[in-house]
Amino acid sequence: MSFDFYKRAAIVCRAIPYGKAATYRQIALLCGKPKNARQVGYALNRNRLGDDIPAYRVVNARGILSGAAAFDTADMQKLLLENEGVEVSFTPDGWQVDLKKDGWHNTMEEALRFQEIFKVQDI
DNA sequence: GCACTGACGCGGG
DNA sequence: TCCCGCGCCAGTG
Repeated sequence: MSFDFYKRAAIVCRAIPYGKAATYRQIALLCGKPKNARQVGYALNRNRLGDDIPAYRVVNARGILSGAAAFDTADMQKLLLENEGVEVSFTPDGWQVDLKKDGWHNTMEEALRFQEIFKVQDI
C-alpha cells in the first residue's frame, strides 16, 4: 500500500457538508483510489474509521441508503439525514436520497485541496 | 497462498 | 431506463 487509504477516507468523510450525502465511489475517488468503493463500505462498517465519522451521509451511486448494518435501528440513517433537512423517499429498493438535490457536488478546487492535505500529512 | 466475502459500480443488452 | 453479469480489491479464515 503506497498510502493509508483509510486515513484518507476518514478525512474525506468528515468533510462531507451538513445536509449533504456522498457516494462510496465519490469518497474513493477523492482518496485517490477510484476503484476502492467497496473498501469505503468496508471501512464504514463497524466504525473502522472512528466514532466521529458521519457514516450516515454516505450512500451508494443511486442514492440508496445501505440499511441497518452499522446503525442501532433500521431507520436510524434515514432519521439522521432527515434531521439535517435531507429529503429521504421510499422506493422498492429502500430509502433513497435525491443526489441531484442533496448530493455533495465536489468542485475541482475541493478535490485538489484534499490532495494537498494528504501530501502535507504524508498519508 | 487460496478461496470467499462484501455499506460497490459500470457497461451491455 | 431497468436488469443483470462481471469487475473490482482489501480483509478474513
